[in-house]
Amino acid sequence: MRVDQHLQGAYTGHESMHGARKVDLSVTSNKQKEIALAAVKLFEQKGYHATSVQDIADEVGLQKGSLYHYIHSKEDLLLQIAHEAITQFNEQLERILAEKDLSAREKLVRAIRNHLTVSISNLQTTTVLLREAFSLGENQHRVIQELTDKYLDLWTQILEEGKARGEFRIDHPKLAALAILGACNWVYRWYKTSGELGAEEVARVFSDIFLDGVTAR
Amino acid sequence: MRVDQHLQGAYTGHESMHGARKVDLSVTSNKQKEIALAAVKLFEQKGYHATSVQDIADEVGLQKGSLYHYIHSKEDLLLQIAHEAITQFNEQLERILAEKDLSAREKLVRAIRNHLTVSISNLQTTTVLLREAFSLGENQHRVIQELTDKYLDLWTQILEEGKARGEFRIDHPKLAALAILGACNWVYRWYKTSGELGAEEVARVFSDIFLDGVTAR
Amino acid sequence: MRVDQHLQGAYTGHESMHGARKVDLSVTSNKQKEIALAAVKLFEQKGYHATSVQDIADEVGLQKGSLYHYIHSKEDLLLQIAHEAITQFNEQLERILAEKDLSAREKLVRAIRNHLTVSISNLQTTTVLLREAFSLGENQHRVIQELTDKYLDLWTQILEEGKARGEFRIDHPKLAALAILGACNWVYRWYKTSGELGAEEVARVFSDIFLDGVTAR
Amino acid sequence: MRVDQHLQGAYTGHESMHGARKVDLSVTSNKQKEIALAAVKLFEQKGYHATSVQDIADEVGLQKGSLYHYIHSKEDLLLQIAHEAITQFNEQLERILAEKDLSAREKLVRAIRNHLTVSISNLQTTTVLLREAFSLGENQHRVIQELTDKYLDLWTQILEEGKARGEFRIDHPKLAALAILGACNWVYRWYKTSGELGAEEVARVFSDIFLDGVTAR
DNA sequence: GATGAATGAGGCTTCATTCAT
DNA sequence: GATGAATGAAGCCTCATTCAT
Repeated sequence: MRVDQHLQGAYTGHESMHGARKVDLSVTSNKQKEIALAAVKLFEQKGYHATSVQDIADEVGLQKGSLYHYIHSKEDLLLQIAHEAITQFNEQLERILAEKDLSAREKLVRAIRNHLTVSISNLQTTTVLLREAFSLGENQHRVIQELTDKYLDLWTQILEEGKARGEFRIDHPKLAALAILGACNWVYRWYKTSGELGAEEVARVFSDIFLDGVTAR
Repeated sequence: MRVDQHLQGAYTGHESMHGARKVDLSVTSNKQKEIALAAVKLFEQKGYHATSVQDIADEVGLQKGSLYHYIHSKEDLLLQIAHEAITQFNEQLERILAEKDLSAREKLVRAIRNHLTVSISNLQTTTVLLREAFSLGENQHRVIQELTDKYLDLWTQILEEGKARGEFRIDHPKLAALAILGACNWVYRWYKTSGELGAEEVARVFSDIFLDGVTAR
Repeated sequence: MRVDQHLQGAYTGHESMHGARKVDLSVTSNKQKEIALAAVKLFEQKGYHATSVQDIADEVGLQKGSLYHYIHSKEDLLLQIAHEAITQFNEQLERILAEKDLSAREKLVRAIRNHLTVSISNLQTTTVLLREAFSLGENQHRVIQELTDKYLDLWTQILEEGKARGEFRIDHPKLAALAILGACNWVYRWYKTSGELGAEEVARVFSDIFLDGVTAR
Repeated sequence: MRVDQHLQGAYTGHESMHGARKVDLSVTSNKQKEIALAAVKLFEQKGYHATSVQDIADEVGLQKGSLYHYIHSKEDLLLQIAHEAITQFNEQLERILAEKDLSAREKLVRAIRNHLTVSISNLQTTTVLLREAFSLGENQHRVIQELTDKYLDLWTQILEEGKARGEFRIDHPKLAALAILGACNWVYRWYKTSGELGAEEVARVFSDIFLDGVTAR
């Protein structure tokens, strides 16, 4: 799904912005990627609002005006970044959900591991998604919100499945999903890449807690 | 603790800014409270950056210039709000930790319940604290960060205590604290006041999950 | 009638832009008048597009940003100017039409004289109205267009009246109105204030031509 | 007459711009014509300033950069259009003036008919000439202005001739010319192609008015 | 002839803050 | 205490034009 299907008249950023006669192959030019990366870096470091278009231009070694060959607007840039990030989360989780012969428990473990792995290996992007998407205008924000809601739904499905199969003993699957997802999403707030903790380790600890709780037996 | 003890030369906002003859009694005038409330409301609704000083002035029925009789700067206003919010969390949790004759398990339950109660009954303020504090300049942000770090420490203490007493079976008390606190902090992202779920209910579900996990036995 | 009644959310420029709690007395502050005059002068000399907000600010000795205490936007400034201009034309012509005991012939003569007098004594404003209004955005332009259409209607009424009374021998009152009004509107294109020709003289010549034609008898 | 005879060093647009080996035969390539047509259409619809070079490129299916193989500058394009338009008016009127054995009255009738016919059948071009030429820079504008002045002279000659021959009873031939030409030039402001009124009809009505006036006898 | 990347100047507007009244 | 005029810096974006490929 392309971002602009949700938007009125926004450029896609996936096709050449000038002429727009080329077929959309979701080809993102190198320069576009470079710009997106620069933006991610800066948005993560300084925040969306504190990052000026000039900053981004400087980072990629272009004139401010030249940036606009590749982006539609600063806001659109943020949208692209957030969209790609949440999409990756969604796609991966869908893949896990689609697997047959997997217990709900196992799905949950994998969901946690997957989320943390993706989250931590793309920490900057995840940070931008979770911290800056709110800076989007209403319409653009809605796009991300919907995808984010869907992500929650997928988690909820796992918990409902576990409940239905008798694997999980929970009253509110959705609330449980919110607890787990909340804990996972919070990671961008404290995880430092430099740290000694790997995503795998965090995932193991989180899984243990969410599956069996903290209580000694 | 006063905010400005962490800052170099910032006005406090707690003492009369003009004349400075009054003793600092942390007296906040009605107007100041009114302004802070307006700011909380607007910061929560539109975000800190999207809220102009004019917006705040309009909300309290003052002219932009008149606001500056009561606040030092827009940023300071945000700092006050965030500071007060995190301080409340800290104070309450300290009170819980200080209670004698309470099992770690019970302390954890209370900590969760307390956090969710405060969080949900001051949803706007909590949102501003958790979502907008990042917009503070470096120095001001550090103030909040330190208090926030301290809050995490308090949670960690509970978990360490539980581990030491053999109540909790955990390898990484801090990581456990981060999981639990993350889940709790995430609440501002999805909780709707209008909803049918009370803070108590959420607290119960969360406690169950964190204490005993999701697995059926 | 106030301009903004036709517009969605445009500031009026007639009331204080800040606070907007004052009653609208169509009070235009001196500064606002000064700015409007400067804009008229510059728009007439260089054209709307070639005039920058900076130019206007320079002309009134204000900083660019300070202008925005008095105007809503550059376009709004143009709208105000054009609106006031066409309104004056309309009001005067309505007054002429309303007079009893006046032959159509006499009304036409007065309409011509009035138009030329107003036009020539406010040559800059008239020029802006007739030459630059097209630079307005669609919505704003429509406002002016409607008033302009109304002005044509008033002229047409005179000619229809003359026809009905047997004073005028014309098949297409509206076409006649367009001819006469066109000739009168064209004046801003060639009239030079410095010239020796007074508005009265031009009016006399025009009246003669339109009433009796050019043919010798 | 070539446009650039009036300009210092401007490219003509009539000769091949690259290589300049070709003789100037006022050869306008198909592409150039296509571009000019696109420009006329857009300038008429949106105005010169609101039309970007990109718009024109889009209209002809070229890249922005490629346009510059055919035009010297956006402004030059406008100049060409306006120049061609006013030249046509001039040439036709000169032809009428040159006819022997024609009364002044008949010349005037033909001048009016000719102007309206040309004007209405090239309504877009005429609109651009009369509405947008002012957007030209000083030097370029002067070129058009001179041709325009000349056009007025031609009209004036008709009226002077009529006066000299006793056909017309007018004091100010030039003023009369301005009245008549003004009315005729105004046509682009109200004429709608879709309308039921043909140029011939308008011409008849206008001629009647200017020759015999509006008064019933 | 065509492309499209790149330029760089300039445009309009917003806004937190100050200060004289 | 209150006002509102003024500031000035900064921000995002547009666009005509050039030029290497």
